[in-house]
Amino acid sequence: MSLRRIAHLDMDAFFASVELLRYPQLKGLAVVIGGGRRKVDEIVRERYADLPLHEIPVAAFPLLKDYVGRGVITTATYPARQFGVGSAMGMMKAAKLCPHAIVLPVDFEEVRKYSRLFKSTIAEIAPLVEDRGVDEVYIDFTDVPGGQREGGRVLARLIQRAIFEKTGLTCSIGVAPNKLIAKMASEFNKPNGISVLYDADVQAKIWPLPVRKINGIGPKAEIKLARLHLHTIGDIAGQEREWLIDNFGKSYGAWMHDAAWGRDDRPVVTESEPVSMSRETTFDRDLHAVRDRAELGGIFTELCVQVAADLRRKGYVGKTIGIKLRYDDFKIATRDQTIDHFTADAKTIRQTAGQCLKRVQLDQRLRLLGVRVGKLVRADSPEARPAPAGEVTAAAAHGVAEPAPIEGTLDLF
DNA sequence: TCTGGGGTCCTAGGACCC
DNA sequence: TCTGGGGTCCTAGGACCC
Repeated sequence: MSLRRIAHLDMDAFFASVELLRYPQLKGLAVVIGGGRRKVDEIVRERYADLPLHEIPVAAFPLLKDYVGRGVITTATYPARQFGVGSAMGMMKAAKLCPHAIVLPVDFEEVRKYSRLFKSTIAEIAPLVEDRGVDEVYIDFTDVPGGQREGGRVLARLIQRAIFEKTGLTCSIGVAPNKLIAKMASEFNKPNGISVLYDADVQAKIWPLPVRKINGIGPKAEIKLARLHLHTIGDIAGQEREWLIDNFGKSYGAWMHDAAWGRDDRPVVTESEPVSMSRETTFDRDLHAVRDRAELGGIFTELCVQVAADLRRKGYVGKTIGIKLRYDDFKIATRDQTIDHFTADAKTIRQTAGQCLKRVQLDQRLRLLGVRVGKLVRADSPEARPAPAGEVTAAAAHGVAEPAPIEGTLDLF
């Protein structure tokens, strides 16, 4: 009988490591990836057009202290992390902590290229791979030949080596009885490490960890747990299930109890269909609906065109169209409307999203605007056929009044 | 000079159907 | 006249993840 063995594989400082392949002269230095859309390094590359990329002098690269604009860090190299700089940190805050770090923009094309490459390398060795974003996957080792040897360590080592040979990139792997523990285990030996855990290790290796290490406990839950004097995973495990349910709700409370005890039977899912696609953008400066009407209108249309192009390229149509606003105080408003047929048409999206815009307050400065299309189906599926003429709208079919514009809004578009 | 962009899932109320 | 329960869809917001 085979033991369930699930691996979580996490590429080490992925976005930064991909850049270091191009600029190996930056190895060992504090480098952060992130920030604005300006291709900072293109300027550098132009200036040294006569040199191969790996010979561009280190001193030529832009520094974090000279960075202007909005944005967050996507990835920091390990030397940069020593200064306290990390993912999702604002660029300005990072510049204070580590002013002399080199800053490079994200090159999504390059990142996606290496993402495909490392994932296909894994799939050749172990076919059951679940995508968890560009730089992470779960792998079911259970029935892979050799997947049980040393609890999965042998196979993990094989995969690590194959990825390094194909890409020059390192990763960290945790192998455990389930996804939940594997995810935590992959952090134990970073970078380029392997960690193998069994059910019996939960008490010694998992319980001492802070609650936040559980994938699914975020900042809000952490605060609430702290107020209840629960700080470690073991603290949660020590509570009665019913008590957790009373405090966190039937579903979340029960899940939390299971998670703290290392129980998780979610399968590794190799295929999934997208639920929604969206495009959003944070402006260089906060915009006002009246004063910046033209600029806002242009951005809005562009977002609709981009979402429509994404849908077509990937072969999907959707019927719920929505907008997202972030105000200058970071408050978020969303509105959406379900139409009577599936679409990937930019004009339809733009028109429906425009209706949504009429239903939000626009007297406050905006920081971000987004457009989303949900309720997706494949463009070639039977449901995707256009609705016959004269078909009632979904809203009308359900007797819901078409949402009316509210007082005090501007008919912007 | 805080705080990007692309997602998923859950909750909760109202409307409506059977 | 009074009174149901289960189920689905729509919408808005929020937590969380990479």
